[in-house]
Amino acid sequence: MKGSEVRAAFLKYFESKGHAIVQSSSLVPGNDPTLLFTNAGMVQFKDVFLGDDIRPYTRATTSQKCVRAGGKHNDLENVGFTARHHTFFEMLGNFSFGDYFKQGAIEYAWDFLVNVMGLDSKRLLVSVYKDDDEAYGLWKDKIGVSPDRIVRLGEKDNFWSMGDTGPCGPCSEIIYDQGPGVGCGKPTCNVECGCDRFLEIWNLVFMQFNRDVSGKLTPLPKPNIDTGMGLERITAILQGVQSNYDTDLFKPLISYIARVSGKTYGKSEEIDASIRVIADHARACAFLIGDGILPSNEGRGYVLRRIMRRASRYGKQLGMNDPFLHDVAMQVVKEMGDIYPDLENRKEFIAKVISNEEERFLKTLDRGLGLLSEVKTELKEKGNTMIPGDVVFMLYDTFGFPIDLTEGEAWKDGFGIDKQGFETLMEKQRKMAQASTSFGARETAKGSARVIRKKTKFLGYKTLETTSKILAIQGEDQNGLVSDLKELNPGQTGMLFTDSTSFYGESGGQIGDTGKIEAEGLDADVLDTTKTSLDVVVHNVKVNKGVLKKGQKIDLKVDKARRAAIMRHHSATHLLQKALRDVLGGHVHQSGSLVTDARLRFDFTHFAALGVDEIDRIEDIVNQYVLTDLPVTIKVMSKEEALEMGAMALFNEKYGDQVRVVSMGDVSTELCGGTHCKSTGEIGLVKIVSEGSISAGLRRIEAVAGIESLKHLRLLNNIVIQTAEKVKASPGEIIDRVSAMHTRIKEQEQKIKELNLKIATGSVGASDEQEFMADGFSVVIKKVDAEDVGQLRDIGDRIKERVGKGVVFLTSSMKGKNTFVIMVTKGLEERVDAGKIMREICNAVGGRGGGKGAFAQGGTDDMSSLTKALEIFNEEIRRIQA
RNA sequence: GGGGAUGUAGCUCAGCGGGAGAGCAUCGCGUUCGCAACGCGGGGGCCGGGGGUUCAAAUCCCCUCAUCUCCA
Repeated sequence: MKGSEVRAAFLKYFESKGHAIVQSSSLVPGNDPTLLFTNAGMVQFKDVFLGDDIRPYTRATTSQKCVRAGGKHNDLENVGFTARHHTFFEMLGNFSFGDYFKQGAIEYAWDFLVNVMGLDSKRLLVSVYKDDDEAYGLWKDKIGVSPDRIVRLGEKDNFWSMGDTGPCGPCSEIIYDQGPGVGCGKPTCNVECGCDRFLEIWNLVFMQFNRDVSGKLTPLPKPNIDTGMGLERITAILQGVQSNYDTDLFKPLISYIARVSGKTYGKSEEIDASIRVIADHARACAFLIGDGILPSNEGRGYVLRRIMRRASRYGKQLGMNDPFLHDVAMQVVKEMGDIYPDLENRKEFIAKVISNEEERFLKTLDRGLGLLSEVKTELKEKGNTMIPGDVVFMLYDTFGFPIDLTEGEAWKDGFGIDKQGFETLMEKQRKMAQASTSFGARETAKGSARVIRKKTKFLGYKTLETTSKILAIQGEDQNGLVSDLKELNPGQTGMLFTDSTSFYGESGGQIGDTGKIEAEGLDADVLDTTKTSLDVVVHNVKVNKGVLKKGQKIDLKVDKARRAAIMRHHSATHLLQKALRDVLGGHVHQSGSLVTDARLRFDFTHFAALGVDEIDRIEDIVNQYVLTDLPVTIKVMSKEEALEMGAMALFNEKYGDQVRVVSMGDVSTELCGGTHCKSTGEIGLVKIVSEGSISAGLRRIEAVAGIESLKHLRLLNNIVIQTAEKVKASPGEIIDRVSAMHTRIKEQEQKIKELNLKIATGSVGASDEQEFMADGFSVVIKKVDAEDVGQLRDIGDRIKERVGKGVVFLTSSMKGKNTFVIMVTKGLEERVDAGKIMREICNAVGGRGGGKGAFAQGGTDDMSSLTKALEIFNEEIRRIQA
C-alpha cells in the first residue's frame, strides 16, 4: 500500500465514523506564540480543548504536516542516521471534543489497524498508564488483547499534558513488534527497550483532567480524545521495510539525490546517511517555505536556516559543491504538490529562497576556510598538530562553521582537533544562556480578571453608532492587579465590555477604533479598541465626566473621520497587493500589514529592491483601480467556497469555518475581517511613500491614501518651494542649481585650503617665524592661526618641503588651548625624536602630548605657556647639537 | 532572551591611538588600425549612527542600529 493510500484510507475511515475531515493547518501555529512549529495534529485544536473555541463538529480527523527540529526528543543531529527521526513528517489523527472517549478511541484504532490495514493482531502490543485500569480493562475485555501483551507504564511514557497546567490525562500506545530479528536482540529486550524492535505506532491521549497551578487534578466535565500516528512509520510497517526512508514516501527523493550526486544508495552507510539527511531536510525546507517561513537569524527562520545548512553540508560530503537543494525541493513539490497545493502554487518562490540561501552558506564556508587555514599555518610554524578547542569553538560559534567540517579540513593537513575543549566551551555557553533566561522571563504572572467569553456583537461594518449595555468593567485595583470593577470614576481608565459595539477591535493588521461613550451625565473617551481570540471586543476607556457603571445603557460613537481614513488605507492595501503581483509577479505574498488612519504598511516576499519605474507602475495601477470606482462587495461564506473563488488566504490568520470575502470588482478577492470603503473611488489618491528591505527576501512598502496623500504631497511641495527660495531658483531649476553649488563649494574649499597654506607658510606672517641652521639641518619655529591639527600638519609639510632637512615647531591657539606640533623630515628621526621633545615640553608647561619620531603633537589649557614651550624646544635643539 | 563577530571608496577588504589606503570597477590621457592587455593621471569617504576618554579616535570605552553566527 502506498503512503498516499494510507493517508487517504485513514481519513476515509474516520469520515465514515462521523468525523469531519479538517485540512492540515499551517506549520506556523496561528494560536500559540510559545510554539515554534506545529508539531502534532492537536495543535490546531488547542483552543477547542481549552474551551476557548467552538467548532461545528465534535469529531474531526486530519493528516497534519508537522515539523520537529531541536528540542529534547528530536535532536537535529540524529536525523538521517536513524530509521525514523525526521524534521518534517505527517501526523494522522482523530479527535473527539467531548464526544466519544476511551472506548471509542480504542475500538476505532484497533479496528483500523487490524481490519482496514490488515495488520497481524498477534504482532500488536499495547501500553497503558499504570493507574489507568479503565483503559486496561477495555483492551482486555472489549478488544480481547491478552494480558501478557498489555504493559503498564509510568508518567514519563504514558501520561500526557499540554504544559504545566491545563488539560492532561493518561494515554495508551499501540506498539508493533517487528520480531526478535530486528533491534538489539538481547534477551532482556522489551517494550521499554530503546532499540528498534518495538515500534510505538499510535498514541491515544485520553484528556480527562485539568491540572491547576498547585498540581491538583480535577476531572474535566467533558473529556476529549487526541490521537496521533506518524504516517511515515505506519507506512514503513505496512510496506514491510525497516526504515521510513525505504518507503515510497522517500524512495523517489532518495533515488533522485543518488542520481544527481552520482552515488549509489545502499552501498556505504556514510553515503546513505548523507542522502537521507538531504531527503528529509528538502521536505522540511519545501514545506516551511511554502508556509511562509524565510531563513533568518532568529526564531523559526533560524531553525529553517539550520536545516538548510545541514543539508548543504551533507551535500558537500557527497561531492556536490554547487547549490543543489533547491532542485531536491522541487522534487518534493513534484511528489506532494497534489496533496498540498500550497507547495505547487509557490514552487518558484521556494526554489528561489533555497538557492539564495545556499549561496549565502557557501560564502560563510569560504570565510571559515580562510580563517582555518590561517590558524593552520600558524600552528605549523610552532610545530603543533592539534587545533585548540577555543579555535574550533570560535569557528563554530562566531562564523557558524560546523565542527565536522573543521575536523575534516584539519584532518586533510594532518591536524587533529581538541573536541574536549570544544565541548567544555559549548557547555559553558549553554549554562550562560539558561541562566539568563530563567532570571528574566518570570515576572509576568500578574493577576488577571476572569476571562470574558461572550462574543461581542460587532455592528461596526454597517453603523458607527450603537446603544448597548455594559456587561463588565475591568481595571487595575488598589493592588495594581487587574480585576472586575463595578464602576469607573472620572479620571479613571479601564476595559469596557459590552453586549454589542460599533468599535472595531484591533485585528488583521487594522488598528482599533477610537471615539466617545455617552449617556445621561456621562462622557468618556475610547482610547483604543482590541479584540481577544474569542472575538470579545475590549474598549479601553477613560472617563471624563460622570460614572461608568456595570449594567448601564450607553451610546457608543466611533470617531467617524478617523474610521473613514482607516477604511481608505485598508481598501488601498488590497489594491496595492494586486498591483504588486501585477508588476512584480505571482511570487509576491503578504507577510504582514498594518493599517492605520495615517498610513498603511505592507510587507511582502520579493527578492530585489524596487526600481523607481516599478514603483511608478504600481502607483499607476492602484490609482487606475481607484479611478474606475470598482464596487466593494463583502460576502460571508464557507472557507472552501472562498478558496474556490480564488480568494487569497494569509499565512498566520486563524479562520473559522465561515469567512468574510472582500472583493473589489474583479481585480481583488481576499479573506479579510477588516472594514472597507463602499467602492474604490472613496479611497482617493494612493501614494507610495517608502520602499525598503526588512530582511532577506522581504520588502516593506508604506503608502498613504485619501486626505493623507494630500497632506504628504503638500509637505513635499512646501519643501520644494522653500528650497527653491533658499537657493534662489525656480522649482524646476533646483537640481541644476544645487549641483552647480556643490561643485562650486568643492572648488572653493580646495582654494581656501591652498590659500590658508600660502598665508601660513608665506611671507605674511614672517614676523612670527624664526628659521636658523643647527648642525646641518634647519629649525623652523612658527606661530600660526590654524583651525585644527590637520591644518597644522599641512603647514608643517610645506615647510618641510621647503627646508629639505630639518625640524618644524608649530604653535597655534585654538579652541581655548595652545596646541604644539613638531615635525621632523625623513631621515632625521634618528637624531631628532619629535615625540621625546614634545614630552619634555609638555612636562614643563603642564600639558599632555606625545608622538613618534617624525611627528608629535601636544597641547595645554595654559594660554601663557608659549614662551616656556619655546624655551624648552630651543634647549632640546641645543642639546641635540652638542 | 543571552553571548561572539562584522559594518572603512560603487564592490572585495587592509589599517586598529599620531597624515584614510590597496585591488577591482569608473573617468581622462597615452600605447594600438581596433580590441583585450598595459602605462600614467583623476574623481569618488560623516571609517554605520550617537555619546564619552584623550593633546590627538576609523582605531580605546559606553549606548544604538544593521548584518552574520552560536546557545536557549
